[in-house]
Amino acid sequence: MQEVDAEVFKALSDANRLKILSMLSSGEICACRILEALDITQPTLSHHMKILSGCGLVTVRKEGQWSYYSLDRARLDQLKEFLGSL
Amino acid sequence: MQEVDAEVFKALSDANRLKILSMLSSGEICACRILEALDITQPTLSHHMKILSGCGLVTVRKEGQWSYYSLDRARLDQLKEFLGSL
DNA sequence: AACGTTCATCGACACCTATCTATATCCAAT
DNA sequence: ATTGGATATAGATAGGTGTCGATGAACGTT
Repeated sequence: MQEVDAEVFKALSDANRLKILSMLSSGEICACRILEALDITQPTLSHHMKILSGCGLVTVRKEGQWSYYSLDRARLDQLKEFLGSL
Repeated sequence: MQEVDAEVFKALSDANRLKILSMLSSGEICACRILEALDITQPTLSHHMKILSGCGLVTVRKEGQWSYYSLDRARLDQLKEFLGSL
């Protein structure tokens, strides 16, 4: 229960990942666009996206050689609900 | 900006600290009560409380030899606002 | 088939974290 | 003053995390 929420909060506990989520809040974005904006290397971005999608905060859509990421609003609502319960 | 939020989310990214916050949601509690409920040692609890108060999520009220902790709702609202902006 | 681009994985490294035991500090009561 | 209980601090340790460079895999174009 709290372990699950803790995992999602851990995903949110990095400034770069928060920036990524902030970008995704405007809608679906290609990974390459995120990479341009973030001053990290491509493997590091890949690592962050794995964490974000691993806890269900974002979803991936593969199209050819590109990966398009988008927010999972339902997962976000779960978090808001948890905070609201405090 | 995102660095500040990241720090608070990091504070939330531990199951024991989430349990503590959950207990505090019912109102002010003495540290010794939290200790009874958590299956960790007293120094570890002290460590967690330092993190939670360090990022402004909880406040302390010292009374004699006891420490009473309570939630800072304003800080929580800040977080909800951030999640809402996504 | 060969090349270039996008993304993922591997291995390494410095740093951080949760936890413990041991000890110190502070306060109240004897 | 001394004892006892509550909390904080110090030091140690095992495991986790963000980052990188190097490399691999998949895809489209020439």
